[in-house]
Amino acid sequence: MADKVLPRAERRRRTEGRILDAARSLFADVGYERATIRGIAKAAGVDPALVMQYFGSKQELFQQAVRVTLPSGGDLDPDEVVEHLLGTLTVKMGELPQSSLAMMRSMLTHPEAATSARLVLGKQIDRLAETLPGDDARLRAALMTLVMLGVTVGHQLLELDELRGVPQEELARLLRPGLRALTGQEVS
Amino acid sequence: MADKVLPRAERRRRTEGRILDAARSLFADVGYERATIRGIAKAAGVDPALVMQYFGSKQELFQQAVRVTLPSGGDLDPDEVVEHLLGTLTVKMGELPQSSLAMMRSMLTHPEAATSARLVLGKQIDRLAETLPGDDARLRAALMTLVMLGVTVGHQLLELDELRGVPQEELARLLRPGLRALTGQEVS
DNA sequence: CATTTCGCTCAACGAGTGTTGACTCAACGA
DNA sequence: TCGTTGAGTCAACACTCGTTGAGCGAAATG
Repeated sequence: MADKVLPRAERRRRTEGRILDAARSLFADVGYERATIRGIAKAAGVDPALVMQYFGSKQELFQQAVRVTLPSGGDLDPDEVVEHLLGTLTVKMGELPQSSLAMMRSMLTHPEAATSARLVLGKQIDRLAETLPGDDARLRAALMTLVMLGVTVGHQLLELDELRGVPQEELARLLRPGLRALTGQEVS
Repeated sequence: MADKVLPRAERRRRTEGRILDAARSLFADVGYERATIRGIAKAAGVDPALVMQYFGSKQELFQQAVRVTLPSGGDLDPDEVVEHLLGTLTVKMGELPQSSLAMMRSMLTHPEAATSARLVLGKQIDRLAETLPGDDARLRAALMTLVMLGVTVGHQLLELDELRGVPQEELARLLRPGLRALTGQEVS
């Protein structure tokens, strides 16, 4: 088979990556509590002790697994910001950020995940609020963020039948008016 | 003290109620996995074994604790339905349905809570869809439900700073246009 | 009063968890 | 070639969890 004799550094990098991938996958599927070190190790084809040796504790493994780098998304006007938000629905559907799913899956039951979620959502809200007019911009930005959160939770985590297989454009079309209303601009 | 000598039936009813209250409170606060039988028993001032004896298993205790009776809410027109939805924000803020919070807290990580949540949300969606026009009424009803879910999660469970202490009327005012847009009626 | 019922506690079991230390053996550097 | 490093394994510890069965003592019943 393709079991080349890899140099030590490379070998370590790869197994560490396999463990992180397995961790993300399990954390995203069943949440922090139900995802066991043993399960993650088995999914990565590795001994449970190795996971501890590499990451120190389940807690730190989780932190590394959900470490998220939210894109910068420069200065936009409110309408562009809405489109940017709606665009994330596509990304989320593409399964790309499994680390985000892992964080969201655990944010209601795992304190550290909750802290992490508040931080990420807070940054998102900050970014939105910057571009919105009015003195309640932060509140409206928070509501926009929570609207997207609710739809994502229902779609990706609860997997409601009503949203199964609905194309992203249709979701965007239906949600756009509500989000625009929250931008607080005059209707043109 | 007020330790009257109560008849056996009454005594049983009360301790069973205390256990259920403690269970709801703990399930709502920390979710299914982190809420332990021992913890619930201690909060109810009772031996852990008694909890098992009364409810059979942790699973059944959870089911009884989150058994929810969603109000009927007769036939309304779309605008009234939106107001009814927005009105639930007040109820939720009043801490009334701790059983709902318990269910929501665990719905992402506990399979049975997820099933229960899908059922409750499904019924909510059905009720909404009945009053909405158009052939994608169910999809729009689902989105309305998820908007409310997102706001409630952010407000009650994640306790985002941005929503702390915001009066219900303001939330309703900001969310109303978006929900009305999802009713699919012509703008009057 | 005698007997049964039953609310309730006590002590323990067995399974699963995160975590640890000693160990194996192949890759590395001199 | 030889000693050292480090990736990876094995077996076990300490703990917590849900769950159980035996038992106590007061209320119910006759």
